[in-house]
Amino acid sequence: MSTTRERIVMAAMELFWEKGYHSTSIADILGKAGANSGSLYHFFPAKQDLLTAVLDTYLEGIYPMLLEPSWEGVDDPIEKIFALLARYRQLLAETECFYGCPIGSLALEMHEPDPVVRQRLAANFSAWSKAIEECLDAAADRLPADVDRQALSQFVLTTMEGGVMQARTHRNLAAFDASVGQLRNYFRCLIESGADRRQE
Amino acid sequence: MSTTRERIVMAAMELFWEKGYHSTSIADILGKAGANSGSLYHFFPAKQDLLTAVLDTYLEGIYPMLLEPSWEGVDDPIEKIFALLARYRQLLAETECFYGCPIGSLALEMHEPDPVVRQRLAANFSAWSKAIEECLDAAADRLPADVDRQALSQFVLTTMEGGVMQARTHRNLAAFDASVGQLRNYFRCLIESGADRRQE
DNA sequence: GTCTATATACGGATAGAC
DNA sequence: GTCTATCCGTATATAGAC
Repeated sequence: MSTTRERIVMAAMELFWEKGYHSTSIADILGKAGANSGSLYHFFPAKQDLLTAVLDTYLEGIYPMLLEPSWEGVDDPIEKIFALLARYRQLLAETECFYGCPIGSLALEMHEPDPVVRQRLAANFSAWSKAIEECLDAAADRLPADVDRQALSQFVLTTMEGGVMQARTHRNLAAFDASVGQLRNYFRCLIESGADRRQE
Repeated sequence: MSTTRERIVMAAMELFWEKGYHSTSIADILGKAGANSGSLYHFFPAKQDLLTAVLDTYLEGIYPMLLEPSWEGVDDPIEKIFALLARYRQLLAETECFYGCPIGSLALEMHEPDPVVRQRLAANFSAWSKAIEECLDAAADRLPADVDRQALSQFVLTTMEGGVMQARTHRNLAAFDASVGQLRNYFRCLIESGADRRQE
């Protein structure tokens, strides 16, 4: 069972992902949700309010829907980072490089976002990189002491988003794999250099 | 002097950058270009043809408009890479993190691009990372022999795009600077490890 | 809260004279 | 090649009964 409101939000979430915000019409959403115009506007006075609800849903779901499934059976905090990247890869692979990161797509589609929207996009990015930062903190003993773990966590997000963008554009995974591979190499380098210093 | 056609393409280029493709109307373009509907449709049968012309213009301009200005007075090939990234930073800084990479924005805005459009987006990315790859080739003697220079060049593009995306979304440069800083650190690590091997 | 019908504006694109 | 006027579909949003 699900409420009408929930069906509308879920339909909007999928369509914004698939087609983007501007290319998704209210009629599309109503059709997919099996709802009527009156119901939608009862809950959401304007299309943008639906977008904010979708972004709130992504933020609420980041652990149960994204991180926890990615980390099932993975204990090592560094491996959690690459397991998350592997999940994005899998999504790309399953959809012939069509589906990427919904937040990233919306972030670049909305050129002049209302502050209400921009703040929620930013909150999603912050939550994602914060989760990575916690992995890095848990692995701090293997990393050089002077590494900026917040900066590194943002770099991991950068790697994902930049890799996804190129994969979607080229319709193949090469640039995504190349980017993740280089990030892996960087981590190897950081870990070795952390080890070197501890030996000194 | 400029032809009507050129004025239309330039107006479209700026508006697609500023507002995105869908949010730019033909009327916007006509107003900015000081042209009439009849002229525009004389040159471009449909809006999408204007987009392909814009993307072709970006591709043609990549050296004269982007790379050469960024590399003025910079000889070291590794420093050329970071000079290019600095140019994107400057653009963000000058526009309060509003203007990013026009190709990246269009790439994520067009969810189901016509093949004609997608191919041109991909060609722009390829040309950009190819230019980086040539810098890496020129610095090959300082890098480890086993580094995949094509993969690394795509990683540089990933860093730029991912950093720009976060900067625009947060409306501040922190994540861009963090990403470029981590990339710099990675290069340092590669160069040191290249040097190590040569000493062996 | 849900339904149908519809207002209203704006979009891309066209017609046809000059 | 350029001009004005306009067609026509689709978009968001609303009205008002149930």
